[in-house]
Amino acid sequence: MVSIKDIAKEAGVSISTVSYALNGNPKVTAETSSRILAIAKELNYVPNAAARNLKKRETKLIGAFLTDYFGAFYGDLLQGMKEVLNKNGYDLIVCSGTPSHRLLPEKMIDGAIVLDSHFQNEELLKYAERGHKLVVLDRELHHPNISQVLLDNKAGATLAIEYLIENGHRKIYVVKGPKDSFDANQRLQAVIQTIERNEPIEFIEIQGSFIKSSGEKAAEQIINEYKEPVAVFCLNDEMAIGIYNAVAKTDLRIGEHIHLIGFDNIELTQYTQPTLATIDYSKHKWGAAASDQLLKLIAGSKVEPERIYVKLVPGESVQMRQTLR
Amino acid sequence: MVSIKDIAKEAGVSISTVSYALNGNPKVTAETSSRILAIAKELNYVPNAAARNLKKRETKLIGAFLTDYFGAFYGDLLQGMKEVLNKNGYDLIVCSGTPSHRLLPEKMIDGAIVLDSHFQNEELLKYAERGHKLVVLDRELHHPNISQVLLDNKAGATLAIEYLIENGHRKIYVVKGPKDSFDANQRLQAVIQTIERNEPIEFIEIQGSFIKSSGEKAAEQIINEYKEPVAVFCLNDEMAIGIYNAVAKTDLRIGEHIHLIGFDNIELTQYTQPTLATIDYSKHKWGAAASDQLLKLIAGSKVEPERIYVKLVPGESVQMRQTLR
DNA sequence: TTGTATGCGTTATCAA
DNA sequence: TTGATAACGCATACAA
Repeated sequence: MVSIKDIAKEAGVSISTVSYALNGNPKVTAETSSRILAIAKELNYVPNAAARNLKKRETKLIGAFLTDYFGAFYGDLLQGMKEVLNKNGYDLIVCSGTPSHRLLPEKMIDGAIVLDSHFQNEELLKYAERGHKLVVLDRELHHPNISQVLLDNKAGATLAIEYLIENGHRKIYVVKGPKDSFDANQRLQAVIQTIERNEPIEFIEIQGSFIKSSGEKAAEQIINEYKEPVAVFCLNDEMAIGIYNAVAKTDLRIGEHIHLIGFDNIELTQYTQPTLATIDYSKHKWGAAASDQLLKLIAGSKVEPERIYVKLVPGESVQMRQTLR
Repeated sequence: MVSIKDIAKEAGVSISTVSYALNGNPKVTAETSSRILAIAKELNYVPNAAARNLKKRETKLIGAFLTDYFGAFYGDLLQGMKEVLNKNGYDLIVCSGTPSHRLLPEKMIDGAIVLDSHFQNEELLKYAERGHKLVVLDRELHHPNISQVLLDNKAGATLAIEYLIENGHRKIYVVKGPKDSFDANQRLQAVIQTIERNEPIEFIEIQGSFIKSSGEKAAEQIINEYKEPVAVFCLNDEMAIGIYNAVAKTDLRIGEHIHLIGFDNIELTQYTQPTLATIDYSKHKWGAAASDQLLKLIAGSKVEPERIYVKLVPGESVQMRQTLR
């Protein structure tokens, strides 16, 4: 592998002169510099990252830690992160799974954006305590080295429930998310509050886990108990898709017997029949904001936790309740 | 940041002893070793990757280079890669975009798996020439440091066309992929061969680009020219989804007037009405095979290029042609 | 303007 | 069994 030493030898100068020339330091003559640059190009010189990282104590790499690689969900989010990072001379690398956590303490990355429920709070706090910079998207964590960009879950859930109520629904199921999910808990809290403000409403909770199959399971219960048109709020779209699948096998119909709303506005919802009502937010902005916060944290500037706003996307899956039938 | 030097001082031994203990070298007493290990744990010691990488000339990191982060397509593929890599002590990092290419020549990763049409052949060959190990999934490239795991595109395209023909179709549109796409070209070649073997067939090519909107555009032409039931082979599923969208706005119906088959079996196809016929293959196996090849390449073993087999998934989108109507 | 020398944190060779 | 020391490739303070 060709190093600055080789270039120095070839150019008949010292390695420091080469280093200066390569880094555009004005101390070296334009003449010498261009000669060195020419030789570097000719020899296909590429600086060794390990050596540079060791010396400069930074890698210009940011890690995004995800629960898994599935879900079209991540496309916009990661794209948003990447654009902001690239614009600032950083590169994004996407990781998943516990083994990859090592990249942070080993200083292979300058900071991390976390959206991974498998990543424990204690572990994150430990890293923050050692000086690593973090932005979390799926929890609230208070530490000078941690910032967060959170969805406005409560606003979203409130919008969803109010939409159902406005459409005349008075019997509402909520299909919940994993018990340890911050987003799920926030959404549920807002649901309960909104329900209470609008009594009397018949309200039934069903445990779910944010995956499609748990939506199918919830649907079974709803179908079994079916007597009259009901409304269902799935705390994410994926479970709502599960409801579609299960209901399609019965005589009941979404938007007629079962009125359904989800959360996330994933791409898939555009293809369901009838279209799914859901809560939307800009995943691209979310990613961009996360990168922004992290960069500020690394630069040592003061950062204020940010919030990503949401809006209701009406859909054919929710219709006005026919009170007389 | 705590280094082996700090541990050495604390333990009253030399740094080399610490290094040996940390790396489980049996030259050091079990007693000293456990004392050192205890101190290391107490000080929260984590080895610095940059230093280790510099010395060992390897990072135990593999990069996957993708065109973008979109498409549920990648979930299984990356999962397959990761499983094999983790099992062998490597970590996977996922990258996208030109700036991230630097990771390879700068030796921040030990090898790369490429599925990115924006990555030029010349660039890849240049890296291979400098000794970097590569596995490509979207092209054929001959170099001792490059291996490939390719889809059996020709078999898939042949299956698709034969399926249409078996169902009585004699007028067939093909919506093509980007001109520089290896997969698209392979598929098209097989299409033409199969058509020729089954003359007479009316065969019309429409340029596409593997994205949904190009499918919509192709649909416009097909709809405009519509006189009698026709068959359409979209060289990937995403464009087929575009066809669904466009046709939904007309009086024509998929599976009746327009018989449609795609390629890739992406998750979305399970949700279309009627279900889309397509060509399936294991993305998980594809990723696993890619990792496998790369690891072998790094280990210096001989590798044989591999092929991922495909199969037909029948769907309601293709029905027997009603000859009399 | 260029060169010399040092150190970043490891690993590994050679002595002790 | 342990320690002193060189080396990995680069950046930079200081000397010339």
